[in-house]
Amino acid sequence: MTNPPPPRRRRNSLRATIHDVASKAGVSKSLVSLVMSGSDRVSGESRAAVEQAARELNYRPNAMARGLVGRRTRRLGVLLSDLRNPFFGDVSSGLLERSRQLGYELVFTTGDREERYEDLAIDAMLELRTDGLILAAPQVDDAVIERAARETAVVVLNRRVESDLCDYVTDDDFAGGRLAAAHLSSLGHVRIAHIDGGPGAGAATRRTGFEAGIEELGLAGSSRVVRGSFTEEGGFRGAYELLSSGVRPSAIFAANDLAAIGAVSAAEANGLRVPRDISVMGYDNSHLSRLRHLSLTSIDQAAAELGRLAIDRILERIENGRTEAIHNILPPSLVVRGSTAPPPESTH
Amino acid sequence: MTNPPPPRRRRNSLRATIHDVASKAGVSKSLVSLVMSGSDRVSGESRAAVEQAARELNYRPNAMARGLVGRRTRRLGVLLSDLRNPFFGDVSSGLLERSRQLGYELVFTTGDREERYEDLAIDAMLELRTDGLILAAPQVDDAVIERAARETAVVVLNRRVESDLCDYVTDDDFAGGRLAAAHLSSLGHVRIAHIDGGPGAGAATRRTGFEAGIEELGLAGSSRVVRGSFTEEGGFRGAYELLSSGVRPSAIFAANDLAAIGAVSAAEANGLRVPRDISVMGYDNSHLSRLRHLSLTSIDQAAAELGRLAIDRILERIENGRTEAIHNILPPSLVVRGSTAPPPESTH
DNA sequence: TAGTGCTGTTGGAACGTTCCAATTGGGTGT
DNA sequence: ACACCCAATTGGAACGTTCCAACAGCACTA
Repeated sequence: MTNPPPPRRRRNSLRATIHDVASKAGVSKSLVSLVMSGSDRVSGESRAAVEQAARELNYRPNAMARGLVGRRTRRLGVLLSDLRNPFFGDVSSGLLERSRQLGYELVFTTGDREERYEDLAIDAMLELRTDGLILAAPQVDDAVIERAARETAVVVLNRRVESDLCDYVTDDDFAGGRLAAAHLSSLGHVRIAHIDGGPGAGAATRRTGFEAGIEELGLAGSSRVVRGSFTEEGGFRGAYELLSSGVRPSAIFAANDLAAIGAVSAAEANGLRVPRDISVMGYDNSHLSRLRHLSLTSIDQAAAELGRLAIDRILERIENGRTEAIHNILPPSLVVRGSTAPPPESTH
Repeated sequence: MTNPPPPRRRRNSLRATIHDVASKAGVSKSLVSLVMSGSDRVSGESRAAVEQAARELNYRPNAMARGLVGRRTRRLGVLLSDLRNPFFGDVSSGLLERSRQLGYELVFTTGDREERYEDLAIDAMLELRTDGLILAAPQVDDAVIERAARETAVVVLNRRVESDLCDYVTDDDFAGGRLAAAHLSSLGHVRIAHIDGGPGAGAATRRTGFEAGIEELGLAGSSRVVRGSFTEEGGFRGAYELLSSGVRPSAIFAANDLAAIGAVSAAEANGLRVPRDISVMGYDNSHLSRLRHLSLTSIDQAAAELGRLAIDRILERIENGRTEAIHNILPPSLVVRGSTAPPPESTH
């Protein structure tokens, strides 16, 4: 005769579970669950007993267990391409504000500006089963994004994606580029240069918009575009190239604020003062451009609003089951500060 | 006679589970689990069959289920106090680098610079049952941190905490403050001012170090400290106060780089040129200070190294079960750039 | 031939929740 | 006195994994 094996106790940790609370309060675990979820069909005494027991045991619900059985986690994953770029800080504010209003929780990751790490980060979030995924200016291929969009709700921020499985929310980079050209022209500049963002997301559109604006203004002959990047280094190099060439531009539009700062440095290294001798402007209206010492004219792309919209779009997918793609393209606006002025030889 | 109720199918989603893979591959779920975890006691054929089935079904393991049953999630939570401050981008690089080496995954949150949101963010991570929690310059009370440390491994970054339940890793703010005083003095400055970081983490220590250095140098009579904050605004106001007072300092040490930029702005607004008329230095050696246009002398606190150490400390707790508190205090170093120079009346 | 050990595989319990169907018990209406 | 209802409560199944003990073959050995 074999006696039954003793009940196996594995108890993952010393942390109190819903069962512990239940037995301490003298009720069933189901009732504890009801109290925890704030149900209104629980008697006052039961509620009080459960709450006290939970407090005494330091009970903390296990999100994994909850997420396993429930259909929703009310948690969204956010991939930020770069924790160093203040622009994403502004975007995150919008994301956080809106998600708090709507009772969702956000977890952030980053691929640290490297494509393979972004790929891994996306996988990790998919395994975590967040209700949706927000990708802020991701570097990965469209195919990777589309694969993710097949598994969960996906909204891409600050980049256009050729896929009808996900939404994107971005500013109108074309209009922004055009706006920059118009601003510099309106100050009287004729020789206007653009240092582009190279392979960065949105850079091509920004450049195309600039070129279109220049064309409309009839300045195509006197303007030019050089290659740069979304970094200070890119702006510095681009400006250096421009300033050491035969005909100097009197105004430079850089791909973003960081690059604009690089361009300012290059100008000063060439003995030029901004904006007296040369005008420089950036893009993003990040807090960098607002720093008084820099006071950079810039194009504002309403970072926080982009973030808020991204949350709205993803919740439509999650809660209302929308599946057709929506593309939100916000109009950018010009913010004039101290780094742009009429050209020195202006006859204003 | 009651017939048994039909088996209830709830199936949370249309996503393939380990069971689906198992039946498709014609093996048991246990074997699939073994293959997925890379066990070496699986035959080649079984492995191939499982891998193919998984691929065809687009199988992705559910991290919640895994985390529920397993003892470890190999996931760490990180609370960043501010997504806008580039310093935390540098810290994160160190965290990411080291955690990748050691096979841990990081999830970030932020309280968006507000104490109550930080509190909520900490709760959320605790519910997520990450193996540990890294708090980067948190604003919450020591008591909140200690409460968290009672539930999981906690390491605090860039702030000292009076608790023997958690570690902290920070730079030596006292030494940093002293270093700043010494640098400015060595250039010949006598009237040296400090704009402090107000209530910010580490600000008090930094100020005390500065004061001690000034004392040792015998400059206590000619130097002073004014109140500021870790923001550009704080630096601007502090510098304004200093510059509109009777005896102007010839050198200013601001609480961090952001505040230093504010101070530079204020100086320029007063018609002073940096560093010709007045020297200004910051703290953090963030990428802001490296921008050529600013070229700010700063105190480097090895942000990435702080991050790496934080990971090491927390893994000692998690994997080796260490419980006594360890405090890592890194020596800061001076980085001289273009914003500091001998005072105008110097006889050098 | 029977025992031993090894390799590969398996079913089932457990993790901590939520959700559902079922149950209890005290009114209420007739 | 009965059926009926409603509010409060409960046990158990399910979620998708991991882990453990057990087992089926097979090759050796004695």
